[in-house]
Amino acid sequence: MDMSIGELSKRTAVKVPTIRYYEQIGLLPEPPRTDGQQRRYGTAAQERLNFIRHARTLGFEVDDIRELLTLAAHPSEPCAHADEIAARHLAAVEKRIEQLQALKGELERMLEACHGGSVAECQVIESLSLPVPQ
Amino acid sequence: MDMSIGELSKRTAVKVPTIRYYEQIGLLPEPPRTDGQQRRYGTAAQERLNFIRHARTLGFEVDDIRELLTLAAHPSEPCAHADEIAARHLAAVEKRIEQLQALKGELERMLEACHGGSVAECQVIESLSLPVPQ
DNA sequence: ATAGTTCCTCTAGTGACTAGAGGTTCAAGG
DNA sequence: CCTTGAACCTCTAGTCACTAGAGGAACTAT
Repeated sequence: MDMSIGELSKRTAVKVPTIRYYEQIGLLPEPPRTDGQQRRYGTAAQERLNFIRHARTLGFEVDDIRELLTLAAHPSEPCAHADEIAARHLAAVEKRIEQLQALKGELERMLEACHGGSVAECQVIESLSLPVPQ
Repeated sequence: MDMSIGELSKRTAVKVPTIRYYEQIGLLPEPPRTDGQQRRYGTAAQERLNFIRHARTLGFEVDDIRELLTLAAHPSEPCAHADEIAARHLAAVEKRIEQLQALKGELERMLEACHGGSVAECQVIESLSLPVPQ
């Protein structure tokens, strides 16, 4: 049950300094310590850190995660709020995908037009020299 | 021909502090000044800044841009290097799109399963509680 | 001449970590 | 019990690409 920070790091794939950082910003509670001031964690901390790590992987910001964790701690409340955070995030992700696809198209056009000539005819540099369409 | 930094900012849609920042990190050369130490820009600076802005919009990092600008300054060299920078960037963009699409799927599944119940049954929070698959 | 906008430099802050210095504690083997 | 070496501790500073704010000077229009 009692884990060192290194053990917790291995089990959650969150780096040791990042765990300490999460504690510092209040995402993780301060754990008990040994007599020599080393941190010791239980399974609750492991679960909480998994939650955080998963949410970060999905691109949720730390402030969102803070809110989601608060919600998770009140299981009888309605979940509309958690829903809304996720929906907001989904919209942001969809928008980002669109942007990236437009960008991908532009990069592909740039590369197609560029077949080992000299910089003078290089479409990559040519394209970038145009002002950004607003 | 002589523009103030504010005028340059309007024409390129790059904010004034950002222009000064680009100068500081060496992306833009130091422009001539008035007697009162205010910056004055010509069309060459405007074109260079358009290039930078366009490349940033496409997600190129400042170091890539620095390299592309150096390449652009040597028009008789072969453009294979510019090509390679763009190709590398395209690959990164494609990978990012894939990741985001997987994420989008996960968010949609989360939201589908969550119809205004209480937090106890909330799939959003439920899903996040699982460890991240490696 | 004056008013108001724009400009100047400088420092510090953002988010989410990451790196390093310099020192302490723990667990295992002898 | 003692030693060794890995893992731990705190603290500060750095990353990227800006952004914000303070306090003051210069420019432009009337």
